[in-house]
Amino acid sequence: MISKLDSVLLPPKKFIFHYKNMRWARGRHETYLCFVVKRRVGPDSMTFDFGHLRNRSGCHVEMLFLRYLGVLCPGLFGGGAAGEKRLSYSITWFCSWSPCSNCSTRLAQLLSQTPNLRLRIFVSRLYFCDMEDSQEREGLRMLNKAGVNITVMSYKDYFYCWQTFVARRLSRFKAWDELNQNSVRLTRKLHHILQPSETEDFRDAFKLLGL
DNA sequence: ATTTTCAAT
Repeated sequence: MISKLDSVLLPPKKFIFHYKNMRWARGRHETYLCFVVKRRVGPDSMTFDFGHLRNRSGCHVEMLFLRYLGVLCPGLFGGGAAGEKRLSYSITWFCSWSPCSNCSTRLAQLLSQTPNLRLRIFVSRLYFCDMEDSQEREGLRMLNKAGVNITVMSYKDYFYCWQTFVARRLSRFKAWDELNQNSVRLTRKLHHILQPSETEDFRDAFKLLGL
């Protein structure tokens, strides 16, 4: 089964290299996605599967994940029989880069058509989000509006990933220099991206005031 | 001060 094949644990060095949230992440020409799938039954949810994926040439890792969605979440789209009740799932994933605009669009579309699926995304770094008017920023806003909780990874998230997805043996997660500063900086940046309307409001207010 | 980015060679 695909999900089992790919649930092999990540080598520690690979995890650190790709998830390091440094300002200039030179040479990270790959993206990793660590995921946990939970089945929701009433108020309870149970871990159903977990693992990680890496992008393949020509296929961003998010789209690769969508290919496996049906396998990872049996019954998500119903069992085939008409009127059969669809099962509910919650997916949390931790991505080394935030999604590009195309992936965000596709994900938002899927989620709007699949109300029995919840998605929570943690990202280590923001992908092409420097320009105020970048498509990637717009994509993140779309995802947010589609109900996806997007969060910049902090120490506790790296710690959790290390415990869950990494072949760590007995070694404890060791934070790199400036992990916290970078996380705080990126969190602020993400907040700014997701709340542009406030800036617009300010602009309108300034305009009204003749400033 | 400046540096990167799900590559392209």
